[in-house]
Amino acid sequence: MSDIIQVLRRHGIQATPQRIAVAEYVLAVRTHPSADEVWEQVRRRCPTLSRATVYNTLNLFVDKGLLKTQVLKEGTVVFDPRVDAHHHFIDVDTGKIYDVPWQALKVSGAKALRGFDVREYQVILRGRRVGK
Amino acid sequence: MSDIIQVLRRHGIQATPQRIAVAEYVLAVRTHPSADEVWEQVRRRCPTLSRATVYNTLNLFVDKGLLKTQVLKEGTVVFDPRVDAHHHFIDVDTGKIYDVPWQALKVSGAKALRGFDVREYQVILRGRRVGK
DNA sequence: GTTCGTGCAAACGGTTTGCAACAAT
DNA sequence: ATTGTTGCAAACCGTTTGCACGAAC
Repeated sequence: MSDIIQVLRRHGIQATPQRIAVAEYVLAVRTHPSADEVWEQVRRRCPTLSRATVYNTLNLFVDKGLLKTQVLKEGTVVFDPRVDAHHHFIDVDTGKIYDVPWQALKVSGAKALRGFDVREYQVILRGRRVGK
Repeated sequence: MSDIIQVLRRHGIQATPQRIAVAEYVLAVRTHPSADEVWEQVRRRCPTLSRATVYNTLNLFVDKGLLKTQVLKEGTVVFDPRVDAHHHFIDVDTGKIYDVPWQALKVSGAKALRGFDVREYQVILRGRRVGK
């Protein structure tokens, strides 16, 4: 609980009840929620929470490096608590997004691209979840 | 000119002046325009063209396999006349999107991912254009 | 008492939709 | 006559913003 406060402070974010509630949710979740999904969920614990505060808070967290935004869905941005490099798999039926560990894939050729100074990259895979 | 009409027909699309104008633009362009950008450009030749028709037309083209949508920018979908597999490089300064040929990169490991039936994938690279 | 955070509502930008006029077949 | 296409305006949805209230230093 006060772990969260430490994390916020460490990122230069003043802790408030709303920010703590948002952080508790968004830092632990393994889905890749949109801002509205975060609002829907956190509101259940913190019913006074406004949409604007959620958007402001999430943007603040991104600015401070606590979260990253990912452009993986049409029409909305999703937030990802994993700020280190990794890939994403998108289920074409459900739209669900899954993390794929960085070491699971190897990309070669990026350094050899002429005219492009590649700073970062990720693989986006689409298909169907199978098995469990 | 009437090449375009043939292409449309071959994809099961009834040719109209508006659709021809949109197709002429969007099939030849090497940027990755949003619907509004298509409207801006095509309108100069065809000033009666409405926004709604552009959106309807582009969506029709996607349904019929003439174009693909790509989710590469926040807040908007872009249209890509190259419907075969390739990668994308995004300039972090300008936001410009560049095609990266499929053979320029090699991704290994996708088949070995357990629990994921990968149907397609692409690499999204970010960085800076250098040289020209 | 000034700074900062919150909540509301309005504004905004990209996209879709309902509908009436209008071709085309 | 029917079917399909266009254009306009309104609706929609995710997001941002202006502003007044309130809490914290």
